Amino acid sequence: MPRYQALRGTRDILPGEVEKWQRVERIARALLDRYGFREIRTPIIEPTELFVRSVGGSTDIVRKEMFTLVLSEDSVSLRPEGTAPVVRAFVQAGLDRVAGADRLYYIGPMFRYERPQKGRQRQFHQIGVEVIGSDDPLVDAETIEMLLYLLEELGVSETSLALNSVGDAVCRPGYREALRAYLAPRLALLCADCNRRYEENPLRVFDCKVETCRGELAAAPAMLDHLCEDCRRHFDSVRSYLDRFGIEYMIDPRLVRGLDYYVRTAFELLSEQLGAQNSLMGGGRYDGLVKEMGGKDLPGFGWALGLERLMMLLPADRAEATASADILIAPLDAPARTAAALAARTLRRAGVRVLLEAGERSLTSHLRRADRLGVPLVLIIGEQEVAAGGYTLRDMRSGEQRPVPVSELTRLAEEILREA
RNA sequence: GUGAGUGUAGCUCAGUCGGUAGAGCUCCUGACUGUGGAUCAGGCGGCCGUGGGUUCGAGCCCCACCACUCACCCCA
Repeated sequence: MPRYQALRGTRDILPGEVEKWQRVERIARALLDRYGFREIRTPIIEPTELFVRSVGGSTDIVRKEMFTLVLSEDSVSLRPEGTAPVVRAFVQAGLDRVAGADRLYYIGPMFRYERPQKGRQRQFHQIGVEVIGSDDPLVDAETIEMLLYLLEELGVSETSLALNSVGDAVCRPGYREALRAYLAPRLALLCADCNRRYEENPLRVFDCKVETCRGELAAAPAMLDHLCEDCRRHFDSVRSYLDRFGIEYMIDPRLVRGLDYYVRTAFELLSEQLGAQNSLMGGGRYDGLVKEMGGKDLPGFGWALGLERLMMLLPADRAEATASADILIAPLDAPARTAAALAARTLRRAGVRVLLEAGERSLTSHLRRADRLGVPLVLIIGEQEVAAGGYTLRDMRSGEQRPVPVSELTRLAEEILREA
């Protein structure tokens, strides 16, 4: 075992895998751009209070999953999610007065102190989007449509969309009491966790996986039956748009997201292939959060996609053995090195990807390396070439060789770039 | 925090009845001193997770700890 290793729940993304991440990010950025989203980068560390106020003091995330650091007076935490920091930045910079800054996206690491398992790490990555300033149900639908389009572009299938409305400040309190009233006489039959939930956050009982609890909850009142008029209309409208987009979804009256700021629309994308953590991403509406963060009373909508989980769903790496270079330069002895370095410099400045071999190597060894690395061309420089004032170019695919005078390096570069 | 499983070479794994370690793959080198792939040969690479115990002797048996994996809670 190495003396040092990555901390529990963190890991390195090594060459060979990182290309996969780059591809996902490239596709995502291009697609988000098409929908008018602009990137925002916020610190990964924020005042602890920010998350307590937004995510909610009684949520698991805040209660036991934050990496919190107390330095003298200040308590700061690594961000466990991305929405609160973005809203904070939005308010701080007054982005509501900046044209085109109401649709934002971020890509980056999040941190939660949990026991790692399949699909769960302490440092994980998310792509998230936020639309701030509109409560139009079309925003909900359009943003969900964008998400599904993104997954389509990435080649992810076999996911299912779960949709719910969790009400708002008008109707949820009433529903909460109705649920409590239903649960109260049944507490003795429910598990210890559900008893705790009854006290802290009754809606969470729907997360319980204990059979007896599920049985008791079968006839429990549903939020959907307690929506106020505005929430009902909003939800119906979102559904109507999704239907028109031809998007399939299932209504899950038990869907409750793990953050307190959600109102009205809440949704998740599930996959069977993720192990016990079957949620690929989650999102919803958060009208009221901007005001809570000290800004104007602006509504908001957003989602966040777990990148590690996404990677698990990506089609098998078609081991695209992308050659690491267009040409390998092979000096055969010490005197040839300078000529080799100069050739490398010229080609690189012309835009060619060049591997310049250092150290003593036989020609056999150079060619073997080019072959192993999948580099299609080798520029040989030995005694003969130095004497002739040029190079020998070998095409590894055909085995053909031809002399290349120093003066024709630039033309060679053009030739290589044309092929690539 | 709780439970179960697993720790031997960079990777995947053998290792018999307890006798101080092996294979395949990868990497490097060589096979008429300037020509790759196939083949062959060789080389690099191990505190057998760590520390104790039993034993003449421990990769193997016992104990503790650590790490990893999966699961619970909950979530991305």
